[in-house]
Amino acid sequence: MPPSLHFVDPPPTLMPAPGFVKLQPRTLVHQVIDALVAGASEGLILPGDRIVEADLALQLGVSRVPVREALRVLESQGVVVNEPYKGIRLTPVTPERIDQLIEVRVALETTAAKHAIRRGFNTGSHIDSLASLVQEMASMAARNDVFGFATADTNFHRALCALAGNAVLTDMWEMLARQMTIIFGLSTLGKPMAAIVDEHLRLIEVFRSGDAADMAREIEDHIDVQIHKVDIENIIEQRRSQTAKIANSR
Amino acid sequence: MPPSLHFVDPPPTLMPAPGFVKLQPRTLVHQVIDALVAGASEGLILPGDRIVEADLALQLGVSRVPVREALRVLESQGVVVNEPYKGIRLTPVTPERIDQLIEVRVALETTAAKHAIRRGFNTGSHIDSLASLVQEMASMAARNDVFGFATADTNFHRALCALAGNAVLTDMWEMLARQMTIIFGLSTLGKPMAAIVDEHLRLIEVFRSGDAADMAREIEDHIDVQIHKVDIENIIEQRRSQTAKIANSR
DNA sequence: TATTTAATTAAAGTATACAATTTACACATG
DNA sequence: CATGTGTAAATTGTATACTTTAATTAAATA
Repeated sequence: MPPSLHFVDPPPTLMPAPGFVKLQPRTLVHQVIDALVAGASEGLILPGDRIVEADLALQLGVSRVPVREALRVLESQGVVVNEPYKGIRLTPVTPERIDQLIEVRVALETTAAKHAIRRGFNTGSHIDSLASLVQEMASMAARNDVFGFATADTNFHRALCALAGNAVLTDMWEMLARQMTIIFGLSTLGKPMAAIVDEHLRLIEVFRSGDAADMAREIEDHIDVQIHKVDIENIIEQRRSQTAKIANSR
Repeated sequence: MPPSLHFVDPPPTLMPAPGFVKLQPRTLVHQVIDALVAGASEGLILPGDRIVEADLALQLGVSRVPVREALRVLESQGVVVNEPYKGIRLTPVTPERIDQLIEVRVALETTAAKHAIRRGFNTGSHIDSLASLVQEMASMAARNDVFGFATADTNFHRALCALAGNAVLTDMWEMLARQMTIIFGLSTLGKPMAAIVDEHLRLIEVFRSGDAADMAREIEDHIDVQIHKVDIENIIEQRRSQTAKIANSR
């Protein structure tokens, strides 16, 4: 069957919660959001591609309303761009934009680390949980699971941010993470996974040492290196010609 | 007449554009957003207050759809909080949250300033335009216009951010600014306006000098001082009892 | 009386229907 | 042939109607 957009976790049909988790009603809007970023990171929709509400609604089997609301949310988060009455398209990804994303993300993570250190959260169990996340990365690397690796990497940095205990910061970080997930999904990694694992281990060490300035430098180098060198536009162009079959081009 | 929510700029009726400005269709969603944050910063809606879609739609004279979409955007920006099927309320403002907002905003502005300096934008006309914005603040202070002063202050910092030329950063800054506008609108200033003007002048000087580290310190002190001391919860409580007439309480 | 269960109400979530705007293309006009 | 103008199609923006969920109140049972 041809690849198409789909709901990621639970299909539209309800299902009883197993066990005793949070159990917060997941509205269609959220599901649409997830489906869209998932589809985007799978390259099903490419940066710059037009997104037609009605089509998307049809593909997902819902009405236009939740789709619209999802798109509005994604717009305010920078994932898509909208011109009134003209249409919505996946935000074009340029090297400049990647630089900008990285710059802000570094700023946020640095601030987070600094604050975490100030709270004394760079010790004991906190370090351990970070280390275990790196372990997860390593095991993904071992089985050569690129997607799993990327996910683990994201989880590591998310955990680092969480240590700051700043909800505003983490929310903003999530926005950036979403956009970078899309980019990561398209690009191949610029470095071998083993090297990235090592970098993370070093990152933890510096974090434990508690020198905020060092930490800032380390984060900057670390994130910077990962995708900076990738010629994203080339990749997108390739992908576009590959999947030119369905091609809802511009 | 009793105060109520209203569209800020043009009423729902269209009107021909004077001159030859942008002429970008302002959809109802944006108008609703503006009306809401305006109303919130005027204290018409207080942090923690419930917001009922239908009521709001009625007050603004539009249908529920644009209101919903506006609320979704504001939710994703942290201005309101939503629990599915339960309702939306203006995000409660606690001292902790203010601290968090400040922390992130400082991080962003510091990064912006650093980058602006790296671009060599801390000279000549750029400095001049910043200075003129401080001038604007001074004139507002002279006529004791608190709201105008706050607006001018926001414009100054917005301009500073813009010098970095990082769209991602400015977008995020705008989110924070919106939330802080609401808080500023409720609280009285912690310092006399003249003193704040002086601080901005000093800020410009440090910026011109081009020392990024100094700049970071300066920004931190500057923003920190402004509202840190204000007992926001007290103020909200006062306001609430004042306007307990209409009181759509929790 | 206290507690549980059913029924009512209010409000959010969703779907459908209609209006406004843009774009593309054909056609006329110089 | 170039240029402008008008009409039709597609798509977004908005309004109305319906469904589902949550909360409140009333009734019933112990």
